Amino acid sequence: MKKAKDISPEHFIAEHFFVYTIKGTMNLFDGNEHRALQAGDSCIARKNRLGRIHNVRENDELEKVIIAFDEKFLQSFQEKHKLRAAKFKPVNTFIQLKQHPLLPYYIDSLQPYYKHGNLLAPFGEVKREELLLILLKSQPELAGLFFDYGMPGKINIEAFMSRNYQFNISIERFAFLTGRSLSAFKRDFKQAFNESPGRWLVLKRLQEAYFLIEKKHKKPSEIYLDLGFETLSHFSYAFKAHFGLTPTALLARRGGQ
DNA sequence: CTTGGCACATGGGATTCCAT
DNA sequence: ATGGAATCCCATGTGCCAAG
Repeated sequence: MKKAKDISPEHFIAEHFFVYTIKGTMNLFDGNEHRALQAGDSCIARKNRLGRIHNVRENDELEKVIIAFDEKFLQSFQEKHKLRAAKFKPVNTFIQLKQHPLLPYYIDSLQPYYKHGNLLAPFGEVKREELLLILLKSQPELAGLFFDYGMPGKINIEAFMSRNYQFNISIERFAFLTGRSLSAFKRDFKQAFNESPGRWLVLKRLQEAYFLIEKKHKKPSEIYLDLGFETLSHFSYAFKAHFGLTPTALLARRGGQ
C-alpha cells in the first residue's frame, strides 16, 4: 500500500458516495466532461472511479451532504433485506439521481444528528440504511451498482488512459483500475503505447498544457494543478525542457497579440 | 506577487529476475 | 503466463533565489 497522503486523494473514489447539494453548486469532473450539481440535486460518486468534486460557494454559503456506503455496510444491508444485484452497467463516474419526494425530507431529518460534520454515532447507521432504502425505492436498478463487490475487470488500457491521464494518481492505482497487477499493467502498457507509463503521462500532460495555453490562452498558474503537476516551477521547467520555451513565453507569443 | 531557473535529495518507476 | 521482489537510477518535487 502507498502512503495515506497521496497528493490528490480526491481523485480516486474508494467507496460509493452519496452526494447532495443543499445550497450553492458543486462541479463534477469525471475526466471527460464537467457537470454542475445544483441545489436539490444529488448523485452517486462511484467506487473505483476517478473524479473531482469542486465546491463553488455562493454568498459564501455551501451546504452539502456526503454519505459513504462502504462495502461492509452494503453487504450487511443486502443480507438483511435479501436483495439480489441485477446487472447495471452505467458508464459515468457520477450518476445523477432522480428527484424523489422523500429525499428533501430525509435531508432535513439529518440536521439534528449532525455534530462536527459527522452523524452522531448510533444514529449514523440507521440513517444510512434509511437513505439506501429511499434510493433503492426510487431507482431499484441501483442495486446492481451497490451490491457489486467485484474488482475492476480487465479493461482497455488505451481508452482508459486517454480518458484519465489528467488524474494525478500513482501508476499502481492506474493498474488497479484497469484490472491488472502492476507488472501486468506495465507490460500491457508497453504493448499499447510502446512507452513506459510515467513518460507517457508526463508527455500527455505537457501536450495538453501546450494546447490550453496556445488555443485557450490559459495562464500556467491556472492549469498546472489540473494537469497533475504539483509545483509551478517544476511545470515550467519540464515544459521548457520539452518544447524549448517556457509556458509564459508561449502565452506571451500567442495571447499577447 | 508572479514567474522562471537551478541544485540536490529521494520517491517512485523501469527493468530484470525469480517463483509459481 | 502472471505476480512479486530486488535493484538501479532518473525524473520529480522541494527549496531557494533572481528578475520583472
